[in-house]
Amino acid sequence: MIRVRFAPSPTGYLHIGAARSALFNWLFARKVGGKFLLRIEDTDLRRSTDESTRSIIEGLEWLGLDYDEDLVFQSDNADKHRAAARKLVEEGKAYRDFTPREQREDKSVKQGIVDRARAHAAEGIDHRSNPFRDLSNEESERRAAAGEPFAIRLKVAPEGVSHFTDIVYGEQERAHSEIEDLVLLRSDGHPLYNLSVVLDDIEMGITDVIRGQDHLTNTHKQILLYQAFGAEIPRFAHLPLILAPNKGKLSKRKHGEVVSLTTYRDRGFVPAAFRNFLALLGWSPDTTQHAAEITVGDSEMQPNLEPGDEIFSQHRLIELFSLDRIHKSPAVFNFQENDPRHWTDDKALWMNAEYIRTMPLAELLPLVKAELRAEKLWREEYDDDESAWFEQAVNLVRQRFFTLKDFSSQGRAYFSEDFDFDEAAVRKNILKEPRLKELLPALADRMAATEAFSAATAEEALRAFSEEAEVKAGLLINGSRTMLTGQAVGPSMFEVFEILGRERSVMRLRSQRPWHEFGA
RNA sequence: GGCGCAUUGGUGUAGUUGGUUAACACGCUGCCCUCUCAAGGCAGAGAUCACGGGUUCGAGUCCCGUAUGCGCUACCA
Repeated sequence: MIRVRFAPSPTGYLHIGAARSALFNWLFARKVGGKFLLRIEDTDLRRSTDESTRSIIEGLEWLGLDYDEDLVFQSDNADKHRAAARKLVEEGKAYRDFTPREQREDKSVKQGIVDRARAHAAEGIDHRSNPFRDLSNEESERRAAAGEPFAIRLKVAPEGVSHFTDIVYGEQERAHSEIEDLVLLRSDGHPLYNLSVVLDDIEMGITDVIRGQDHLTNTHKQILLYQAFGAEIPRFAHLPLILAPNKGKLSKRKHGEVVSLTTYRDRGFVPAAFRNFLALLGWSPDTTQHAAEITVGDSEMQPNLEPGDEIFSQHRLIELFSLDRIHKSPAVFNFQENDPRHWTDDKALWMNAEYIRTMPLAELLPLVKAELRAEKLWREEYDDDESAWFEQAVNLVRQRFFTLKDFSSQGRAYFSEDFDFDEAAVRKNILKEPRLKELLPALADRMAATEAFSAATAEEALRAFSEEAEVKAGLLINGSRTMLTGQAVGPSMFEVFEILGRERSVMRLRSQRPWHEFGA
């Protein structure tokens, strides 16, 4: 049984890179019929927050990544981690290091590392030079019993090579001489990352560790720990990082909300669309694969991929997913800061629009409902007497929307009388032609007088009126669009008449608001 | 400083065991459609496959080197 896990540390919002790791773990588990587990790595208590934990859980839920079994909090296992470290000391696989803890210096961590490495190289100090490494057992016990503080370090063999095969990056080798005697337990008794992950992964029975490439070199240390504990070593698959447009690290401090998963929820992304986009960042399906080779459980076989196919349903994504199609090179998340039109990756925006206009209406309606609710535009009738109308309206306007937010902003006039006029639209479609001040109310009279009221009769009435009044139909059409929707752009105008109905159409055509609000 | 990983148009990617004009998606430009804007259709610009050497009849594909970027090198995760 395959068991994988997503193990974020709750030190902020859910980063999209982390979300992608979760997605890949989840896709893999669902593909092979394994378990997908969630563990919160909250050992750094100073930085961990409940709020962050909540945002992680909410984020996964939003993306539709359901986890099996109970949520694990790493901090709950701290005692076990301490005991395991002590056991390694007893077995002679780790040792107590009585070196006083270094004080943090002013310079950056990175700089400190470099400086120390240089100094050590100059003085001929290597990773095995710790004076406490070979302290006698009695001496070590005695000093510990006397209350002298100590950290516990793994005793890494001086000779030898650590080796593993990464599913993504292939053969990995690292000489032991390159690996320091890593600290397992701080002198204050706090278990450190490498110890905790390994122990928790063993306890949770993780068979495949799928995580960010930043852990690729750490893996060697972790393998040493698996060996020290006599545990079976899982398979590893490291994921390429997601970079900022300048190919640097994608971070909150530098890039703000674009990197937070919740931003996409809050700005009107369809979960399936964002999931689809994320899946294609660092992975691509095998386009040469034959349908017969793609089977999941008893699901039906799907036809081969067409070139250009990039829109995949959840089911399809699971079908197509495989770890060996994950890329090695990092992907750039392409967005332009300070440009509202390109606030996030263009392709993500495109994909969201694609989903909004093509996804099954039944799946879109609840999302629109949630958006309208949040903006106080929802009416219970939409679920009831007016459900047919609501479906039609959504279906009409969704064709040119990019996010769910558009339903409550650009699309506001379809659901409420309380909508704003876009100033540019008013100037272009209404104020530019003074005669419209009389023409539009006159058109309203015509609309009020048709026998039935539909797109067809509205068109007939409008075109007849335009001939009589000797103005271009386009003038009336565009003017009507802005009168009825407040916008300069939108669906075919006659469809809009029909959707809004006679009463509202006539009323809005007679409105004097544009002249009052923007007239000279 | 050491070690590791990566490098195909602006971005995401395809490119079977090396073999004719490097493919697709997003974005961009133009045209068509048209009541606007999208969508859609058509056409197009944009890559000497990081660079330099090899191996070969032939290399994006194999080998070596260089550069650049990133990661790890913490009593961070």
